Amino acid sequence: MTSAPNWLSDEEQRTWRAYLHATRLLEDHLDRQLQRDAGMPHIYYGLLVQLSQAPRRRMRMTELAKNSKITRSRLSHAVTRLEKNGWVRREDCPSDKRGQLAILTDAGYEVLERTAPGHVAAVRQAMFDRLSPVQVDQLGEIMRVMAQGLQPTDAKADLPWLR
Amino acid sequence: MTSAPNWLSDEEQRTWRAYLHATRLLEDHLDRQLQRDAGMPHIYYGLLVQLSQAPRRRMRMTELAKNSKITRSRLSHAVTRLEKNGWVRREDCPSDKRGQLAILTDAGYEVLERTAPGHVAAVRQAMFDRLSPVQVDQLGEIMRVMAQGLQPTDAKADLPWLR
DNA sequence: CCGACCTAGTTCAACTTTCAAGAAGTGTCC
DNA sequence: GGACACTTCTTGAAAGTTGAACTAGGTCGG
Repeated sequence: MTSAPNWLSDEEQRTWRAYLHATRLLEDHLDRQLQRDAGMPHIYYGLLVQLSQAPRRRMRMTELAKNSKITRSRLSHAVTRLEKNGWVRREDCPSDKRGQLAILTDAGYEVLERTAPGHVAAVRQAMFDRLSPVQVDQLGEIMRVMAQGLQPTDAKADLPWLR
Repeated sequence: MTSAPNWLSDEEQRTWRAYLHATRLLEDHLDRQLQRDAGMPHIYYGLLVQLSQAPRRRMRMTELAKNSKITRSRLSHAVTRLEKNGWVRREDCPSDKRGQLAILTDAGYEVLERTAPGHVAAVRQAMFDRLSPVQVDQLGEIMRVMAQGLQPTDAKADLPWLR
């Protein structure tokens, strides 16, 4: 950061621009699709999906936040809203009195059943139908590399000499 | 959409999940980086970059919105905010009285000069430093395909029989 | 068991985004 | 030139997000 700026090459700029455009367009597209068909934004829908796949359709708030890559604050607001819709309810965690469980209700499950096919179709149409199987593999690998590099690492784990 | 749901395969699900995680983590990361170093979210920063590259550092609102893949409404609010910061100003378009030009001010240009190196470094660190040159090519091609499929097409252009 | 420190979750205020509605200008067709 | 449709941009209210502050409960060393 103290050295001369290491600008992006033209090729890199093109890629970066394409990345920004594609990701923005896709997220907007899915947000609108789900707002229209399921009455919630994409990220809220993702929370219901997570819960539907968890044992007993319930999860600790912090775990749900981590899996969904959002802050606890954001999750807290989101669950409040989903609770008002009757799709999720909260329950005290029996083993840790600080904890809360977010639980998918039957109504929430039904929303998923009803809207999942349309959502999958939208995802397919935007991504998997347009890419070759090889490209899908490449994309998966690339995204895994990037996600790994961005994982909020535990500072202590990285800096053992501070312990 | 009337046929049986065409679920994602396990491989596709893994890819989709990785995509969601990586894109979310990166956008959050850049938002925080720019909020801290430049005092604005990533998308606002992108607007300044666009303007800085336009002839005479100015652009019609609609064009800027299109290039940035955001709605005109969102842009309008954003420019209002950037105007309050003194980084952008508005001017009437001489050739079309409905039009407005968004113009990058000197102060806006200086913010870019000051913060661009750090931002590029963050982008590099998250993406280009972690991917092989081949992967960068692959990513670029994949993102171009996706963006093209999501481009909001002019309905009339697609449905000439309606004219 | 006590104090210091950590973690879980919520809340508040400030900010951003969305959607629908509206003001104002342009283009076209007759 | 006037009706009509369309484009440009803004606005206002509702919804969502952020970051910091806060409450409450857990943990660990002495």
